[in-house]
Amino acid sequence: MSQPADHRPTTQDPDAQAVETDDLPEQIRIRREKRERLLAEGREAYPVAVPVTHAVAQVRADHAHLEAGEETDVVVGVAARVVYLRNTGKLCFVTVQDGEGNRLQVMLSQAVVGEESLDRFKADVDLGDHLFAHGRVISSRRGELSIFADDWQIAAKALRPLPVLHKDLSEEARVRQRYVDLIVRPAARDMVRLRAGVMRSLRENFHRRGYLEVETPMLQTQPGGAAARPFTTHMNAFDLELYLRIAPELFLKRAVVGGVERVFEINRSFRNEGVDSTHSPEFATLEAYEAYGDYTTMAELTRDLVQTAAREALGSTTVTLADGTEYDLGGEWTSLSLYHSLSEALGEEITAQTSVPHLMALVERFDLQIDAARMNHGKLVEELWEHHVGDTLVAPTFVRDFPVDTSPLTRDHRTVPGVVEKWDLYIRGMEIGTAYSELVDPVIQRRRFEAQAVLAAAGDDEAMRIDEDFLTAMEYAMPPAGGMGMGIDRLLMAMTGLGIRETILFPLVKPLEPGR
RNA sequence: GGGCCUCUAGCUCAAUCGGCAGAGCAGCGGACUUUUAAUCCGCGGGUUGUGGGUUCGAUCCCCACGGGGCCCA
Repeated sequence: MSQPADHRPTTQDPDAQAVETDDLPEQIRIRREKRERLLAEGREAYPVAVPVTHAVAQVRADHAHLEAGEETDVVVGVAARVVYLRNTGKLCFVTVQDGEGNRLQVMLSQAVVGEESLDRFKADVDLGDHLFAHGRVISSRRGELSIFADDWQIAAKALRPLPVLHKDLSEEARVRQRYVDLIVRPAARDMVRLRAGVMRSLRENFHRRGYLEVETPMLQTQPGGAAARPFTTHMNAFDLELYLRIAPELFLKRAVVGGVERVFEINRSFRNEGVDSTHSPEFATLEAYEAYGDYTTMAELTRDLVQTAAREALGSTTVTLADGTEYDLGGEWTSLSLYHSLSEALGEEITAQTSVPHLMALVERFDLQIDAARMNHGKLVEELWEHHVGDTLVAPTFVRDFPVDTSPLTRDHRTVPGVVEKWDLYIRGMEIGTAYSELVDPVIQRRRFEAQAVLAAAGDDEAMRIDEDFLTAMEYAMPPAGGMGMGIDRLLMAMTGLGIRETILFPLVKPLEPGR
């Protein structure tokens, strides 16, 4: 890939000899030769501009009423990608498609463009090329809306053949070559637009509520705000080890301390952990903090954000999955207590006071595994809960009131001892989001961090670390606040039933070894 | 981390018991002025993921490695 920029529109392409053609597949070799021929004949394979007058969708919208065989005197210039070619001799039919998947037919008749032009068309234009066509808008005898071309030009020559349009790409090819996936698979195009629609809806909703959007550091000297393993990197200028953030929480709270009382951020975080159909190493999250709110305030906010996004981006709060199953994101959402629902599922009372040995026995009875370094009351309870209750929650459900020792940034429950004011939102058995009545007492916060440090010393590599600057900020007094975090990719999964890699335009994929 | 499945032409997939590696679309050449994945005739296109092993002979059996998927924890 070392060809210099090509700005020689005529005669021989001097790079022609430099291009290695021996090992190339036949179809790529032939297309490269077509490009060379175009240039040699004084035409352009990649013109800087073509005189487009109308979008495909606009032509369709303006002429939806045409009857079969009806012709107009409306002359348009349109450019789009060739997806089908049909050649009946002295008349060619071309189906072109724009980026949204809108299609339009172009007809090229020898009687109009002449024999030489039509021969050139047949020789030069391939599936996948971008084609510019100029001519009148008509309807074919079979009623297909068409441009009856009086002139045409290649707008960009494709050097690689398009995959078959009637079969989906393999799952691997989809993520490795999303650009191709987007050309051939409507569901891939839909996801890009759905994701953009959800992002826009969320931002507009926050703006209506008087929230400010901020961007907090992704490169951090100390990762915090979640229990997760970070990516590490190195900064040359300061010769400093840095971490990619695992959550924006501790910086957003600093912003609240400084008076940004309604604040949100939608951006990426990174976790150096396993990859599967619900976990990606980089993922988009939404976090929001509201001074003088609490976890109930955030529940109302979250429900409205999700339901409004579904209405605006999906068109409905009812989700229909590929297998036909349906569920509703609309209406009120159920709410249940973590300890009560676990007690019900196990048939015995579990509370924040249930002993670790007793919980251990239960975990072992159900053959669940927990790292020895991470065994405490909260982790055992959460493990049991996820196994017995979490997987079963299809409709949106707030799971309230978590153990204190797994929630070091959350305020104690105002009435229940040993429990904090935190909920997790579950949809389709998957954790979508979480919210707290935020812990704002800097003295308690320091003790919580110190308890985490003990876990870290015992080998828990997900334990939080003491963040002195954050504690200093808290000592200037953070107002009581509700805070919420939501996984955007997870939300899209819940809205479509697809895996996380389908919701991310360009998910990380392992590189292929050379030779494949 | 463990188990199972998978990798074959540009794309999507076949190949019986270990015996000359095929199809559709795409490509190339030809015919055709209303097609809709056009049709018809003809022709090319492969280091079967990589590296070993067994065998007279390996897409097929065995081992290792790599990519992808599913399940379990």
